[in-house]
Amino acid sequence: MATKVNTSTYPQVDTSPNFPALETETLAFWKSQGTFKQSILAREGGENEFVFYDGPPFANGLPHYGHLLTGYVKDIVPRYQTMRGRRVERRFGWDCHGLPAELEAEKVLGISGRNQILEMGIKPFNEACRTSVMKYTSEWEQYVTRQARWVDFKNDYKTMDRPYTESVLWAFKTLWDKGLIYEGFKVMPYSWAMETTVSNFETRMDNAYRERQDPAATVAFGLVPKEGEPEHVDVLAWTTTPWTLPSNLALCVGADLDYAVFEKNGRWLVIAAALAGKFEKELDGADQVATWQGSDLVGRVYTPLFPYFKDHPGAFRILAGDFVSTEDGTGVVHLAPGFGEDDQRVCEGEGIDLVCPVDSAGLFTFEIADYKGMQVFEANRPILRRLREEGRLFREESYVHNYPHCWRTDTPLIYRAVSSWFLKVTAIRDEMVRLNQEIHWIPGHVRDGSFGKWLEGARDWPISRSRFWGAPMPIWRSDDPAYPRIDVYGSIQELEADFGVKVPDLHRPYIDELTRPNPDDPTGKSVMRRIPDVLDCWFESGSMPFAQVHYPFENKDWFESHFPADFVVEYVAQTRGWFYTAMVLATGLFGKPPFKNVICHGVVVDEDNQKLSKRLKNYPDPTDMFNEHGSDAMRWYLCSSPILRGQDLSVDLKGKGIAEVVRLVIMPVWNAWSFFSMYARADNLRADYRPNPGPDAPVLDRYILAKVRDLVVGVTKAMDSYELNIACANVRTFLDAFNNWYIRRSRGRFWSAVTGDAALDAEKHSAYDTMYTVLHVLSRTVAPLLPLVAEEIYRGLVDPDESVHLTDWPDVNELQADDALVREMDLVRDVCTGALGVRNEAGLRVRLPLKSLTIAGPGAPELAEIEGLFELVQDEVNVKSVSVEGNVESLGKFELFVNARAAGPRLGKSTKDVIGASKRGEWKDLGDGKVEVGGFVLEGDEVELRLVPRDGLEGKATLAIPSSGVVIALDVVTTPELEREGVARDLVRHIQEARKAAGLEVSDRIALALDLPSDGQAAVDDHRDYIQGQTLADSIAFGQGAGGYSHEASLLGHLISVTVTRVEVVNS
RNA sequence: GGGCCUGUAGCUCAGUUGGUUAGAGCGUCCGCCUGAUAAGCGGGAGGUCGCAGGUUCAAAUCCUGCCAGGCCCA
Repeated sequence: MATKVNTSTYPQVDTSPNFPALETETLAFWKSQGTFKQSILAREGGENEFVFYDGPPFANGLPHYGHLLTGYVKDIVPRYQTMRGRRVERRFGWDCHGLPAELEAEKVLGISGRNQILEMGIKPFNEACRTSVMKYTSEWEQYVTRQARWVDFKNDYKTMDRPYTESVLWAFKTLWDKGLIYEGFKVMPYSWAMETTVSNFETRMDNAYRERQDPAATVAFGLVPKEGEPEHVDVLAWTTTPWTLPSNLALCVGADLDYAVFEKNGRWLVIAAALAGKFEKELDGADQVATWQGSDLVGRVYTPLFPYFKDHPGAFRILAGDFVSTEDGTGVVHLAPGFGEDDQRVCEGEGIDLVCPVDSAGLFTFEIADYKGMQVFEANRPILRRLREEGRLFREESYVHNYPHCWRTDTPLIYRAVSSWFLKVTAIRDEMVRLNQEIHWIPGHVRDGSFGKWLEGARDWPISRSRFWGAPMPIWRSDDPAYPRIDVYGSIQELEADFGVKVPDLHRPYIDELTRPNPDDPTGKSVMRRIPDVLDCWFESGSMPFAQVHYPFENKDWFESHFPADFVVEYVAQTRGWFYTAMVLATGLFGKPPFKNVICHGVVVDEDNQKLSKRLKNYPDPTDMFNEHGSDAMRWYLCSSPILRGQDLSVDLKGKGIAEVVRLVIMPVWNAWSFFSMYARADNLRADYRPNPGPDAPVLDRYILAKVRDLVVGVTKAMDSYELNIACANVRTFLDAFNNWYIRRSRGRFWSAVTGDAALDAEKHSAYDTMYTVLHVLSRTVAPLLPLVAEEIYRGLVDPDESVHLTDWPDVNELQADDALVREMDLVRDVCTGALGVRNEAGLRVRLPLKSLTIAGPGAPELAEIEGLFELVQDEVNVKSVSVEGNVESLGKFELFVNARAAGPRLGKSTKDVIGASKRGEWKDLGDGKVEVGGFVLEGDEVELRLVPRDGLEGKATLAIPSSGVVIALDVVTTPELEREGVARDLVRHIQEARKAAGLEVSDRIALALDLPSDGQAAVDDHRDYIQGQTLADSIAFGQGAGGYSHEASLLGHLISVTVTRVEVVNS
């Protein structure tokens, strides 16, 4: 890598900056430089492109944490891939059509319901929709920009754009030509008040399910008796929708269920055995005469309750259905295939056509002559009265249940067969299941779990909506059934050719104005008219991969060579939404999965795991979080959490988790940079990028460079497998080694003065170069995860005009791997941790030097071979000498540890005994690596000898470090010399404190006066040079000083006073 | 009713070819260190691994059932 010429030193860095303010400065820098655009243009396209699809949000409100989280992931992966050298285009998309837009328009226009829309006219209504869907776009752009997400808003796509819709029409026509579109008559939730079917979206709206009291009737259906049966054999069926009884066409039983047959007054009554107990009163005095299996009932014929459909082909039989339960009712379900999904499915399987004698307003039609024109719920009573009179009503009660309501009109929905257009998903289901195996899902279980299962059970998809604001169904049909004809259009050109006019707008009502004479009608009277429905908006969002580029009318080659996408991310519920519809369309149109890698993240909830709610304000305002802690903190908080693996993440009301990120992640990174900058400025130097300084470099430098290489390897692996939270964890681990070991142990080299001694100065320069190199690599490695902080550091470090996001991902080959050194150094860190623990336990403060530390263990001598390690331990633990001992007998002894995993299978039941014997020390070393224990000879990896400290070592404090296989022994015997040295260090500490309290500059020279007890004075006498050198004291006097700044402290149990007086340096 | 996920320290979570003494961060308490200083280091306390069975020499881990929570489908 080319290094900039060192013409100036580094900027002054605020040690505890206002990160949000820094962030907005960086955002402004990006804007002024066009950095985002540069980052795309700097990479080659074509084969090298990394394709990312931005699932279009529906902007009917401000973005919340879920959107922000998705946005962060949508930013991190492309930034990473860009640094890896790929070209990553990012276009923002807007989902524009559908019911939420219509609702908003109604609100704005002050109207309500279908009739008022038609009264006002579709044209002004759709205009209002068009305006309303763009209402929040500028707010969205502000949020997305503030979260440092790079995405192209200028070149965005909208699902309502004409080219987008044309591609959607192409998709529809292509599926039509493949025979995958059909018109069907299916039972769906239906609002008779709004006269429309109700989509999934609407039935799931809050409060859609509400308590309702309905009459529940147990009705006796009279079977046609067989030989040996009485004249009246009645099967009892239960329903909470008596109004569907006139349309009854069959009964349904569970084939495996048991049905009890009771006799009462010569009449037989059939009911599920498990439920007979609920009819004690009605069955009083009845005797059970038989038990039938459901399968015995299947196929039997019964007399219709009502005459309206008595000649219906195939009807009035008992069928078997797997959905029949014995939870409530009678175990016999009455089937009205026009008014129930299960009913329709079962009847269809038996070749019974449905009947639907209820019109669009929920009124009975002429077919039900007796109740014609009556609203179905109103008809419940008269129907029940009639059944009672005819003796068919076995029991009548009222039933309170949760029932879906039309959220607009508050009226109960009905299930009703309506005409709708379907995409025949069942025909491509197996292919989808197969293609799904090619997709890499995060978390992995989604593939064969919720998504895979959903695909296996996929049903045909109703894609038409009798609404106003959406892509038109491109179907024109003859208005005279005598001359049937259907035309389907897949492009604007085809429309213009057939209708002879320009088609500037594909929306209603303009599209509805396209009519022409039916070419198949010789009389010339019938007209081709568009069916008035619009497409389900999910069909449109699922078309996003090709529709955003106006395929196949434009970008044909690009799309065909860049599909499927490399990566998408949305929240987990999109397995039922966009992931699914994209899958259906990709399979149906192209026989490919729509994407290769997909993250489905979880949901952000509040402290009590409740949904975030604007009304309840149970979450911190994202804008406040941006202003208080910054976007990078929020980014890290969200993306380092298990929410990326589909779990929920609860965010506390005060945003403590986000604040914590600043302290635990961002500050450490920043501290490293500000430390570097502070000393480099003091030394007035610039460092060089030296990723591989060679074997003669100081050991700490080689260690941290090898360590940062390991970091890059780890983060690369995690990012390549889309495990962002693991990448974050890698960074955390590295920061500990960097800040709390490397920098802390290297401080001396930074503050040492330039001596003129070549070796010492080289060490100092090596520290700077290493620090610079690590920060250089680190800022690039965290650039996707902390893009704003990384940018600020990189620009300060390298060049204020250069963006870290335009650099290449760190090259691991450039950095020297040194596994042995990393291992040994990590052992040394363990030793220091252990030794400090031992000191703590022994009550020996660190400032008190101790004589020696011994490290004993089989691997210990290797430590001695690496130069410089012992000095690190001496400094860190404050001991005079460090030694190693390969032979551990002096300090430790071995305990036998049975490797149960290896020996268990061979020893079987004796494993426990053998382990017990080993723990009691009942084992014998047979040599050659063989050991006898508990009557068995173990060898090889079946046993392991573990080092523990020996007891009763005079004057030593010992500790085993199992992870490293060593024992350490600290010499805890102090001497008067050591005590005096410790006191001298204590004094230095107090003097430094006094200097700081006096407000002196670190370079100011002082005169010292110390008021001390006699042993304190002895310490000063012994270590006068050391104290003066450390504290820049020109002189030390005993006693209370006159003038200057006095500072009181406690030393050796006495109150002492330290007086510092600044000494003017006379320039010679 | 069915499917998927989750249940481990006060909190957030690691911990899969089953292996002896279950880990981390945060919080808390104690101690230390400090020319990065509104930082840093060490230690202590804190756990019936949701519950109950089973398999096994051995279960947080595998199996079964149950309980609780979340999501989805009926």
